[in-house]
Amino acid sequence: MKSMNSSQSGTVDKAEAILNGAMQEFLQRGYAATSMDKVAKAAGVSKATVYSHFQDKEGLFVALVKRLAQQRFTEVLGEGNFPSHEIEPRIFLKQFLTRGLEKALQDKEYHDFIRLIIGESGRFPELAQTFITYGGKLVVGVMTQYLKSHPELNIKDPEATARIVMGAMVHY
Amino acid sequence: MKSMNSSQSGTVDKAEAILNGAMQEFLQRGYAATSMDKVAKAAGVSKATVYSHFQDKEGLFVALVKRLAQQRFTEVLGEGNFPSHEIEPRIFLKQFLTRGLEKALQDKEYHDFIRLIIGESGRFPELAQTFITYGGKLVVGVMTQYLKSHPELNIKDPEATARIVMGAMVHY
DNA sequence: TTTATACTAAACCGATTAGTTTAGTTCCGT
DNA sequence: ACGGAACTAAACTAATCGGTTTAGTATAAA
Repeated sequence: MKSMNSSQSGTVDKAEAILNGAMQEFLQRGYAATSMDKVAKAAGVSKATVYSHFQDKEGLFVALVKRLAQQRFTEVLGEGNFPSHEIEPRIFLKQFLTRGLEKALQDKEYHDFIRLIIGESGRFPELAQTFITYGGKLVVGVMTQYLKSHPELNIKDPEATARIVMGAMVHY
Repeated sequence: MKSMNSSQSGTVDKAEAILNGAMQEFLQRGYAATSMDKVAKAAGVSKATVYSHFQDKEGLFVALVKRLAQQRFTEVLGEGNFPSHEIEPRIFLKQFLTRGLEKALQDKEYHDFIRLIIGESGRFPELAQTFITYGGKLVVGVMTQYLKSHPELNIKDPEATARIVMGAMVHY
């Protein structure tokens, strides 16, 4: 009845459910204030099952953040998800920035995710590190490529320009 | 022997000591992961004394963050702490940005403070709010004023320019 | 000397925590 | 029909939590 899964009943679904429940709780309360009992309840799963899928609280947290980061980036930067290089600069910029700002301003889950990553970056430095280098490089890269492919804009240092634009957005 | 205090032995010093101990612990571990026993120990004070000076954990935390924010801002923006309006733009900008970046990059305690504020901004929104509006307005204001007082730079929207420069710095 | 204030160490409270264990159930392929 | 894997609810452990209380000490003004 649950359909389309390789293994038995729902071993993959359970792991998914746990991650979803953990997401809800961690994003709302932060790492230290989230209890494993609440995660289990939010996932609709017994606590023992949580510990059969993830070694401990830290392991669950790391797995969750990595999955979230990946989701976010493929969501924002999936193919065709940003404007084509062929369109006019004025329109490209407007679309690029509008989409980014919409994400940043309206998506509460994204807010909570950023807050979580920054807040726990002291205790989980490698998570923040990969998030920044991975995500930052991608966005700056897309914009740098666009600026380079439009020499008529007469921009001397495309990467620096891309970083300045991105910085203004992030700060806003 | 402890000198120059209005009241008896050390009632003010104790409150100071508690705030300092709390600063150490909260900045290192975050709000939820910091225990009041550790705060007391770090302050070299009994737990009962902590609770005689601050109503509860939340009250201590709010008092601490407010004190820290005030310290930081007067430290950075105290009179004569930023370059004069009279000096040449190239030098003004360089000094202004260099000082800001030095703070942001080298001062670990400042790092931890920002991290704490962002991380707990979900549970203590008014703290983050005052921090942003208060601090952001000040810095943008200083720079906007400078740009306005130098019409030879031919900057059409000084505040927007100030925000862009500041954004690039913060993001960096 | 008395009295009030600030403090201390330590015990205590009820609640909650991460993580384990136990005993039993459901469902699968064989 | 059988064995095994995934799962469940619930009890359990040892530790920690925020906060209070208790009993007692040091100080300084009266």
